Amino acid sequence: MSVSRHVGLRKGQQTRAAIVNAALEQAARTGLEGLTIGALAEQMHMSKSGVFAHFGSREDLQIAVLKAYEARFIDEVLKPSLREVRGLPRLLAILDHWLDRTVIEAALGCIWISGASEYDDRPGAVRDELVSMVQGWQREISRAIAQSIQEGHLRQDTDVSDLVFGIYGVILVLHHDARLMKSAEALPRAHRAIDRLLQQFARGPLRRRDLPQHHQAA
Amino acid sequence: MSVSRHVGLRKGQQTRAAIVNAALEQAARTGLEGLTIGALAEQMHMSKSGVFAHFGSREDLQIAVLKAYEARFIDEVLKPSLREVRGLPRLLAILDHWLDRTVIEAALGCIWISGASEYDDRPGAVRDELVSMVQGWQREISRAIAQSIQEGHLRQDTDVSDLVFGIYGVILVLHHDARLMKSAEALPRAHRAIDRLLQQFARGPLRRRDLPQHHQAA
DNA sequence: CTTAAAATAGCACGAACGTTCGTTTTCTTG
DNA sequence: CAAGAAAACGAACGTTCGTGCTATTTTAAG
Repeated sequence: MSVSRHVGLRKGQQTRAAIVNAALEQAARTGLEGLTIGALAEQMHMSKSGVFAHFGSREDLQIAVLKAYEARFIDEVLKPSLREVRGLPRLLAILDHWLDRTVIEAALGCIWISGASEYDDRPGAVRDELVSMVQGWQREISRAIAQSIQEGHLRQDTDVSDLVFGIYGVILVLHHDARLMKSAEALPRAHRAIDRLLQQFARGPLRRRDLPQHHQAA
Repeated sequence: MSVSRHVGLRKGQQTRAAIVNAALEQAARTGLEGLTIGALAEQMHMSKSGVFAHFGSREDLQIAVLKAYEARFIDEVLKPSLREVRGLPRLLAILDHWLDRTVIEAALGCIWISGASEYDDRPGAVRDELVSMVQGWQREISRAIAQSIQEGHLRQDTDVSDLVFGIYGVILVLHHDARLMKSAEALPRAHRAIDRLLQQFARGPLRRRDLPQHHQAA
C-alpha cells in the first residue's frame, strides 16, 4: 500500500458524479419518477448496465439525485446568506436567493416541488428522503425567523410555523405560475408577496439599515 | 330513426362515465401521467381493449378526466357560493369551499396541482387543456375579487392578480403540507393565512355582516 | 510490465405499457 | 322475435422499463 494518495476521485467516482449531474438535469425536466436509466445512458454515451452498476437500483439513483440537489441548494441559497448578520437581514437574504433560484428553475423545475406531488402518497425510501429534506429546510427557515424575533426585528408573538407556511406558499405559487402558466410577472409578484407577508410580522420597516434595536443581548 | 328518445344515457355512455369516474380516482392518487389503462380495466372488471375503445387514445382519456374534474370542481366550489351576495361574502364562500375541498383531497390529491408539475414542460393537448382550465378558474376568482372591490369591500387600489397569486399560494402550500408532510395543522394555518391576506386588502373587518357600504351603485 | 481489481459493455429476461384487430357478446329497436 | 348496431373481449404487437448475468475492457498498484 503506497503512501501516495490521489486527492481527486478515482475513475468510477467521477463517472458516478457525472451521471448524477446528468440525472439532476433530467429529473428537473421530467420529475424523479420520469427519470429513466435508458435515457440517462444515452445522454452519457454509456450502456444501460454501465450506468446501472453505479447504483444498486433505480431507487438508489433517485436518492443520490435528491442528495445532490440538496447539496447544491444549500450551497446556493443558505451558505451565501450566512454572511449577513443574524435576524431579518439574513432571513431576507435567504428569501432573495431562494426566489432567484426558483426563477432560474423556471426553465428547469425544482425536484422537491415536483417530488411533493409524485410521492405524496407513494411510500418508500425516496419519499422518506424527500420529506426529511423538506423538513430540514423548513427547520432552517424557522431558525432564521426565530433569530429575527430574538433580535427584535419581528414581533414577539410571531407564529414561526405560520410564517414558514406563508413563505413556502409564495415559493410554490411562484414556481407554479412561472412554469405552468409561463407568467413573466410571477417573480415581481412573489417579491411583493414576500414583502407584504414579512411586513405583517415586522416591528419596523423592511430592507432598511436602521432596524429596531434588539430588546435583549441574550 | 325513431322520434322516441331515451332520456337516460345509452349503455356505452354510462360505462364511459363509470370509467371516467374510476379514472378520476386513480389519477388523484397517481397523477394523470400515472393513469394506466390496464389498472383501470382491472378495477372496472373489464378488458383493456374494452376500456380503451371508449376513448380513442390515452390522451383523450386524460382529457376526459380533466373535464370531469373541472365539472365537479365547479359544482362543489363555485356553484354553492353563487348563493352568497356579490362581493366579499361570495369570495369568502368560494375560498371556504375551496379550502374544504382541498383538505378532502388531502386523502386524494388535486390533479390540477399534480398536473402542474407533470406537464409544466411537457407540451401537448393535455397540458393545453390543463392550462386553460387553471386560467379559467383564476379568472373566476378574479371576477369575485373585482366585484368585492366594486362593492367597496376591498380597497380600490387592490391589485387583483396579486391577490389571486396570494390565494393560490395558500392553496398550494395547504395541499403540500397536508399531503406530503402529513401536517394536521395545515388547514387552520391556511385559514389564518387567507384571513391575514384578505385583511391587507380589506376596507373593513372580514366575516362581519356589517360590511362597509359600497361607494357607488354602478 | 504484469496483474488483480474496478469499470463498462453486451445480452437476455419478464413485466407493463398503449394500441390494433378480428371475433363474440350484449344491447336496442323496428 | 329477429336483424342490425353497439359494446366488450382476447390475443397479439412493438416498445420501454428495471434488473440480472457474464464477458470484456480499462484502470491502478506492485
